[in-house]
Amino acid sequence: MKKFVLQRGTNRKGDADYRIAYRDLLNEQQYEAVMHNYGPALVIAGAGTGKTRTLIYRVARLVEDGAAPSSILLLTFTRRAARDMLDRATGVLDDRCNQVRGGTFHHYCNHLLHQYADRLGFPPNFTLLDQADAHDTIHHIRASLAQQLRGKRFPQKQTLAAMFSAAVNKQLSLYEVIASAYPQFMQHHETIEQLHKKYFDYKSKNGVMDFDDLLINTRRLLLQEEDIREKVAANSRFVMVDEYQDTNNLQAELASLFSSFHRNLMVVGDDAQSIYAFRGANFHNILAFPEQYENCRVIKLEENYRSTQPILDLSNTLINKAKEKFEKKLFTKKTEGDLPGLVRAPCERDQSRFITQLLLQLREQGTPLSEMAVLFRNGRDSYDLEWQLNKKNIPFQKFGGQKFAEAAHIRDVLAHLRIIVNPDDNIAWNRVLLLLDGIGPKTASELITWLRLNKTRDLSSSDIVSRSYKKQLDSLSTILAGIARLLDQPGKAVEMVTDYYKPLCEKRFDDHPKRVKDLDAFVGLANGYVSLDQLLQELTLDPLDATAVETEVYAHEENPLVLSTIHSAKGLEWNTVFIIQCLDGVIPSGYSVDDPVAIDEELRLLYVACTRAREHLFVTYPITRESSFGEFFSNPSRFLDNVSENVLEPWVLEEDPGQKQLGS
DNA sequence: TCCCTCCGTCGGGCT
DNA sequence: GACGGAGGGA
Repeated sequence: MKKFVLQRGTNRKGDADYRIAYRDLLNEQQYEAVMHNYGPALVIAGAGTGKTRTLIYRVARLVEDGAAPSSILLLTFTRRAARDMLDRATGVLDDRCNQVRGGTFHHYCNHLLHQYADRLGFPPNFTLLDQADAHDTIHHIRASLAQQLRGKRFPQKQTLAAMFSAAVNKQLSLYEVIASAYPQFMQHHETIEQLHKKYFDYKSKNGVMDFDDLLINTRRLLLQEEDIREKVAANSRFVMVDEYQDTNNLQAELASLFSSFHRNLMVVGDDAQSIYAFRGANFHNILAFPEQYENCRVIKLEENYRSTQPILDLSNTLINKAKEKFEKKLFTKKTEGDLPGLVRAPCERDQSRFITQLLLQLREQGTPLSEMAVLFRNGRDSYDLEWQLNKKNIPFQKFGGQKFAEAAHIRDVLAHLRIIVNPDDNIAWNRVLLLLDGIGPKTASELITWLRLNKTRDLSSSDIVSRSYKKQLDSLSTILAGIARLLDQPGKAVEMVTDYYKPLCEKRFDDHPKRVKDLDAFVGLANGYVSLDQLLQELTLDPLDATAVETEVYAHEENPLVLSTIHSAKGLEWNTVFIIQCLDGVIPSGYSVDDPVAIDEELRLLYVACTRAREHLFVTYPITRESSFGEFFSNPSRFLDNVSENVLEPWVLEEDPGQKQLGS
């Protein structure tokens, strides 16, 4: 095979020749990883061991050694992570680092597919279905089988979508997925497979792809079109994959294809932090990496620079409870520190009150709000706290849970934009038409058929004109024609749609004042994109967190507190961390209690949460919960059983006359 | 044909 | 709390 060398020769520079003093800034293992040049490498990096730092400095070092920034591909778990890393690399070196290509697998695949879609028989303007779009599409197809299904218990659209996705991401046949994870639907497996086929056909016929298609279609493209594979892979001299423990087999295969020309693939991750098995990740993959890649160099980072020893003691204690053992024991030089606290509250309301009080107290003592985070298992676990924070006027930003583009009113607006970019998007048409008075599923479907036959998007000339809704169709057509002229001015296009949509929104929702505010925020946000097409793609691949939008628009003078699902908190850290709703049935989730493998994943999730904290960590739970039946007693997470008081110190909440106060 | 309401069932984490 | 199916009135 042809050998490639760095422009300045095979021997890298001496330490003194670099602008950055790598030797002084990094420990020995980090330095080894940063200086690694060719061939496969695996960096096992425990929580807080400077993994991100290592990646940033490796990017900078490669650039310093003359590698073209655009020949470096950095695959991360979120867009945010890629941006942060490249910004920091720019900070330590210079602007060249900003030209490094970075993003998620989905992002990079989307980019490639838009270039070569024709080779797979897709239009270059194919649109992306986010999860909810995929659900709508499946629902639509499911309805066409309604006759056959009458009176039978058949999986819902989300369940069907989950099955299809599992088949792709775990690389199993649909039959295997149903048999192993959904045995209750085995009687329907033929119908489900039939539906899956229809879904597949719908997507190729209408020029749309869902998230999973981005991955499989890219693999298909690269395997089947040799010239493209060679071109794409030759473009990526250095490929790095962050959070490798959470990539699934399909993504691992893609990483291998992307690096198939130069074979310089470095993957970084921590098997103890694998929390995406539900998306097909398997932490054994990271451990098997050296077997798959001959002459793989393995580097281990074990010194933790983030947390105090007491926080690591708790984290180590927890991860040791895993059925499957991890050969990891984090250590730190920060031996001093408070014990993590275990706070038992009489009810959820009191839990929220406690957190609010303690936050305010810590802020008073000098910890900024943005250096504190509240973490939880499910998006809804923070509702009570959010309510309390609003009452006390404490600014916060929530990650995870509902996204901006998932709200019904935003989806309505997006549907109008989607039909402009891709007029074949029937699901978007359907949504747009159903908003009109007097139009239901039946009429909408007739109108869409008519549009298809006449190859137009102008409904004003439709022959179904005598009906009472003719006037509405005319104004819809006017709006659509207007947007079509604003392809490069997404702000204006969105404004045009929202002006048209506001009256519909007011009729449709009781809580329209809040929603109209969102619509205005959307206009401002859309201004930041160069085209409608780009706006739609970015919003799908990198959905904005609902409260992030508010914060951006009404920028507070104070940086907000962070509320986050544990999944979304991955890779981040704060001075003070609260883990709330630490209850059995929440973490571990009630769905996983029968499966030891799933329980282990829940345990790793708690481990990830604990290791986010630098100095203060509080684990809290209420002893009663409310449900639709009334109040009932709840138990703390089983993971907290038998954890010594020398590791996790119990706190008692005491009621003072008048106000609740913290006891000790 | 559409639109509203009632009721039983199910429910998650993310790109 | 959201969805899906069923039943009624407009």
